[in-house]
Amino acid sequence: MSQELNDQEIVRREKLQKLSEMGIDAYPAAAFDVNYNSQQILSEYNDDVKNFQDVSIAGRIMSINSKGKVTFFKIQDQKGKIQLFVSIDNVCPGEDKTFYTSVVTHLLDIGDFIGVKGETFITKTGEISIRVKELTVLSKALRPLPVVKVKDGETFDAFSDVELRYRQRYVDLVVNPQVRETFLTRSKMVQTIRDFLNEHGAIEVDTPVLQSIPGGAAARPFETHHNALDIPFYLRIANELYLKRLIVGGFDWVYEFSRNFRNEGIDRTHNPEFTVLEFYVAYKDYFWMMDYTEKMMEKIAIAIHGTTEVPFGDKILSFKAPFKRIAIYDAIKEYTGFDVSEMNEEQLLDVCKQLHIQTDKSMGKGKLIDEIFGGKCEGNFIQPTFIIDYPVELSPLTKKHRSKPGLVERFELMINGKEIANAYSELNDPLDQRARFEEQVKLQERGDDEAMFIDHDFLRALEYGMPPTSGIGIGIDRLAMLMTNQAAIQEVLFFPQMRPENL
RNA sequence: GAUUUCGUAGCUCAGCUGGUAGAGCAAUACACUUUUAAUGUAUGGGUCAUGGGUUCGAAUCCCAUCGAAAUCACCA
Repeated sequence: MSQELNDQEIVRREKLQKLSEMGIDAYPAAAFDVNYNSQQILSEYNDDVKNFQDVSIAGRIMSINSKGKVTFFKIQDQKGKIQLFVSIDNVCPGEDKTFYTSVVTHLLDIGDFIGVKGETFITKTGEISIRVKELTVLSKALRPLPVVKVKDGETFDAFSDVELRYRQRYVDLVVNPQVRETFLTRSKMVQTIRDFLNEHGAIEVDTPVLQSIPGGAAARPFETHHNALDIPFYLRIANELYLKRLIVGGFDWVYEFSRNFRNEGIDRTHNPEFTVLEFYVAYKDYFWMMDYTEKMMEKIAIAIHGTTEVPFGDKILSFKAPFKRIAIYDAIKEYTGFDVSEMNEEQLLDVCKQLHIQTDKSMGKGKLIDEIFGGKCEGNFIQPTFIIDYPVELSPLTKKHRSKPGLVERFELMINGKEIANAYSELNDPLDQRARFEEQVKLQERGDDEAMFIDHDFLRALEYGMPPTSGIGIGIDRLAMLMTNQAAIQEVLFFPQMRPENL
């Protein structure tokens, strides 16, 4: 960071110096006791009763409007903004008026934190305000805050540069209330999910982020190195295999909000680290999981929007259960006209060619079907839809379908044309699992750099016996985007990953 | 990783076909004891992302680099 200060930064440092010369500590250590927040006062003040006559409140100065011997401040606390009325005689009742003429009118800036004590009243123009009797400087801001003004719902001089907003999220949160709202909604969503799971007896657990064998998903991992052990570690791409080990260990229902890391491109729907809720329930199958998932989704929508109908862009997404269910082969048939259910690799390659889907040598049968679905079908499922019964080649951790040969008991939940969740009846046959891993090794040898590694300890766990289990992974960031009507994942992550800034 | 667009004062933006920069807000000073995008008067503030090049002269044209966004590719 350049050490050169601009005029406003210099002025603020000078003000800090003046405060100090007056014996005022701009960064006092003592606690400032607050008895109400802005929202309580604004919603509960009654001018007939004259309540809130002994208010102590603190916040950040968002605007200053000096009228001479009277100055209006708007301060912002966690709940909103409230106006302060500071008059020279109220704040300096004696002969000495210097506190008002120096501190109040010259040394305070937008961005500073202050605490005040006073009484609530209504100004001539009808705004509930606090008549300040005592004002304490709590923290001096040395950088100017962007000043966003709003009149009649129209915003002026919005702090809107996305690069600045993401890099300096703290500023974004201070001046853009809608950004704060988005993150509060995300938090509420996570809380709703956690409550829902806890109510049903699920146990929240933590599993390793540093793994020597990255498993549970098809993705390129980040690699790191442990110095003392002198071995490579990978940042987890999924926590699936660990949660299943816990099912083996006798926990019947476990969940984890898992921060996953994948070494892939960054765009408006991808961040290198992202959050997936995974949970596994013993003695259940994927039908049960579909029922449970749609109930959970319905609950989230209602908790946030008060209804199952959720606005997203120019669409309305209906989270009213039950959701539509369609087999992947039927979906492909519907949107491409091809029945790929009986096709071999060669025939699938031909279909891809006809549909102008790019292929390469590393792609096996499962991958080709996935490409066709991803390229031609996925985007059509706007309303929440379960795509079910995937080909076995695509799903190395999934139990074979009870009645449909070549398929597995798996579903993906599609919303707004994107995959939001992925779930299955978990494969618990250790011999079958070993064979599936070996298939993955063959794919690796063909050049598929996302094929899974064999996790021998996981196989050992399965050999001790895992009850029939259903598990799911739900993309929390993507779900948050849907619930907050945001088109970019960066808008639902406090600190989205960016190239380092040259400071 | 590819293509396109963008980067001008603390913030939001003007700056047409090249003639060394403007506005609003913010800041500074003064006035004003109920303002509300407060107002009025005056003032200061920018190596125009960075480095090269073309030119008598570059914010403007060309090249490279750095950052961002959109569309692809990869994926959740």
